[in-house]
Amino acid sequence: MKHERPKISDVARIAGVSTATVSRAISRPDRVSVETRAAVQAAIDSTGYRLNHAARNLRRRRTGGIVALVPNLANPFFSQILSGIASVLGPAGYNLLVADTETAGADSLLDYAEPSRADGLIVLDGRLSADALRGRVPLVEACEWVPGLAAPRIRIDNLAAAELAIGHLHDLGHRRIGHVTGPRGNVLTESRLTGTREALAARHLALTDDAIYSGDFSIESGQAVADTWLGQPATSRPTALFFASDAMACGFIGEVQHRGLSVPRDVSVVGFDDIELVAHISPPLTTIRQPRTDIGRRAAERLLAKIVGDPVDEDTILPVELVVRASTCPVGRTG
Amino acid sequence: MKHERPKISDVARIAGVSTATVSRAISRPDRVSVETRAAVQAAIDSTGYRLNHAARNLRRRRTGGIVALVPNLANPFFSQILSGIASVLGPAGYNLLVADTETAGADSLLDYAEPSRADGLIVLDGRLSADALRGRVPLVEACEWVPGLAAPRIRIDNLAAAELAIGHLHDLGHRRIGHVTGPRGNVLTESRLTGTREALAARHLALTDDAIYSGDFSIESGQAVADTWLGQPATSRPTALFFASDAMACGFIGEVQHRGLSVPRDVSVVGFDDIELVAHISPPLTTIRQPRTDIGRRAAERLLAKIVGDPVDEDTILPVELVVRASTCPVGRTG
DNA sequence: ACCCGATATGTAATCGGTTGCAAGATGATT
DNA sequence: AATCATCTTGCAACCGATTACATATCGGGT
Repeated sequence: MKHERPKISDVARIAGVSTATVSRAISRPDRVSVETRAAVQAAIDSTGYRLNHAARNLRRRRTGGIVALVPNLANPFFSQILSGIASVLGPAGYNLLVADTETAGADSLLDYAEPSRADGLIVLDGRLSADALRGRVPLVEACEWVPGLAAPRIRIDNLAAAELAIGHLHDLGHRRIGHVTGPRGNVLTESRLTGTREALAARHLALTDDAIYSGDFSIESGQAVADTWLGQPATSRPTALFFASDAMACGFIGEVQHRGLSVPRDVSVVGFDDIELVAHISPPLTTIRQPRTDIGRRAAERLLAKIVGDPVDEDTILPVELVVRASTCPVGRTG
Repeated sequence: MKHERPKISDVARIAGVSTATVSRAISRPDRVSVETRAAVQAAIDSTGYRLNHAARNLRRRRTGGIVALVPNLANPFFSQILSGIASVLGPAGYNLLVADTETAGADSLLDYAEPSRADGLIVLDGRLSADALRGRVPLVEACEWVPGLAAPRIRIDNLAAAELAIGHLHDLGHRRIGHVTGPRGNVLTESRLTGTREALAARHLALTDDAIYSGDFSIESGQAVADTWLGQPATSRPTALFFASDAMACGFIGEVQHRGLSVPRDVSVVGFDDIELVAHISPPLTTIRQPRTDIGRRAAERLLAKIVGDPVDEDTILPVELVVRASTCPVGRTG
C-alpha cells in the first residue's frame, strides 16, 4: 500500500489517457466518450484518487468557500441564521467559513475578504468598516448592515416591528410605554428606538428619557434594567416595556419575578426575535418574530446569484410578525 | 489604476529583487536584510499586493482551515462550542469551516476529511461513520464520539453527571425518579441513561420502564413528555425527573405549568447543559453545567497540537457541575 | 472522392506562490 | 593571507490541477 496520495497524472497513466482527459472526465463527463469515462473511473477507484482542491482552486481562481462574519458566535440568534445559510451553501457546492468578529483580529478580517480566501462574504455585523469591505469579494449583508456600504441587504423592517409592538401595547390600553435598547452604535438599536419613538408619536405619546433603558441585547442587561425599572416610582414608571431582544426580556422577567412581582400583571413585556425557548417560559413571551432561517437562506441565495453575475435586488425586507402570548395584558388588569 | 491583482512577481520587480526574496520577506522576515525587507514592504504597499492563499496552500500542502462537523447548527448548544473553537483557531491562523451534517450530503462530508480541504477535523456528531473518517486528516472528537474511532476525545463524564443529578434528587427525598432520554442511538443518550440507572441502583432503586421517557433533546419532545407524565397516575408517577437536555426540561416545565401544575411543588426537574437562559426562567432550572466554551477551546487546542505532531492525551474528561436552582425541592413539600 | 462539422483526445502553458540548492558577500579565525 | 562560517539572495523546480488550442478520427452530404 503506497503512502503517497495519487495525483491526476497517476490516474491518467493507469487509465492510459492524458491528464487533460482525466480532468474532463471528472468535471465535464459529457465531453468524454463513455469508454474513456469508464476507464478513468476504474483508475480512480483502483488508486483511491481524490482531487486536490488547492490546485483546482488556484487554477480556477475560485475557492468554493463563503465567509460569514458574525459578531458573536455564542449568540444563539446567529446560529439559526447560519443554519439557514449552510442549508443553501452545502447543496450548491460551497463550504461555509465562519469568523467571529470578536475573536478575529482586524487584519484577519481583511484577509477574509480576499478572493483567494472566499468567493463571497455574508456580513452579519454592522460595526465593520465599509472601507475595509468595499471592492473586494461579492458580499451581502444580513440582519445588520454597514452604513455607507452599497450591498444587497436582507433584513427586516425594524420600524414596522416597533409599530407592531407599540400598537399592540397601546391597544391593550398602555400609555406609559418604555423601550429597552440594544448596544449603542448598533444599527438595529437605532432603528428599533426610532421605530418605537415614531409609533408612540403617531399615538400622541412621547418617549421620555426615563422610559428609555439601555441594554446590550444580553440577558444580564435585561436583568439590570429590571433593577432600574423597579427603582422608579410605581405610579410613573412604564406599565409596559418593549425590548429590543428576547434575551433582555427574559432577563428582565426573571428578575422582576424574583423580586416578587408578576408579569404581565405588574408589567407587560414584548420581546424581539422569537427565539425558540421564549414560547415555553412562563409567562410565554409576546414577541416580534424574525424569520431567522429564512434570512440566512435568502442571504446565501442572493450571494450565490451575485457571484454568478445575476442581477440582484439591492434590498430585501422580510416581514416580521407579532406573536401574542401571555406576557402582555390590558393595563391595570389584576390577574 | 490597474484592475489586475498584483502578484508576487510584480512586487519583486518593483522592489528590485527576486520573487523568492519577496516570499521570504513575507513569511520569514528574519531571513532577509532590513533594507530589502523595507524595499519589499514599500513595493507591497504601493501595489496593494495581497498574497494568493490558494497558491500558497498548494505549494505548502496545507489549507489553513479546520472543519467542524456539527449535527445541527441551529442548536444553540453547539454555537457556544463553536465559539470556543473559533477563539483558539483565529489567533492560531486557522480558519473555521462549519459543516452541518444534516444538510451536507454524505459525499461532501467525506470531502471535508480531505487534506486538500482542511488540515484537521473536529467531530461533534457521534452518528458519523468511523470508516469514513478514519485515516484521513487529523481529527478530534468533542462532546459526542464515534464508537470505534480512535481519536482524542474531549468530553464530559456523563455517568458522573447522572450520579450528581440523581444524588441531588435522592438527597431531597425523592424515591420515584424518572429519566428523559435523548434520541435513540446517540452516545450521550446511552451514557446518561446508563448513568441514571447505575446511580439509582447504587441507592437500591430501580429505573422502571414507565419512568423512562424518550425524547430527542428538543423542546417539543419535552412538551410531549409532560403529556405522558400527566397521563400517569399521580400516586405512582415519578416525583422528580432528570432530563438529558435543558431544552426538554424547559418544554416540560412550560407544559405542566400551562396545565396548572407547579414546578417544583408537583414535580422536581433537573436539566442538562446549563444553557444560558435557564438561569432566568421561572423557576430557575437546576441543571448539570457543561463547560461548553472550554470544550470547544480544548478540542481546538488538542487538534492543533496533533497537527504539529505533539503527543496528545487520547481522552480528556472535563468536569461537570451540579447547579442547584429552584426547579427542585424536597419531595412532598407543598410550596 | 472530397470537404466539412462534430466529437474525442493530447500538448503544454498556466494559476501564484514556496523552497532546496548554490553562489556571492562579509567578517571572523588562525 | 588563506579558510571558513554566516548571511543574503537568486535560480529554477515544484505543488496538482485546468483549459486554450491543435490534432486526429469519423460519418455524412453532395
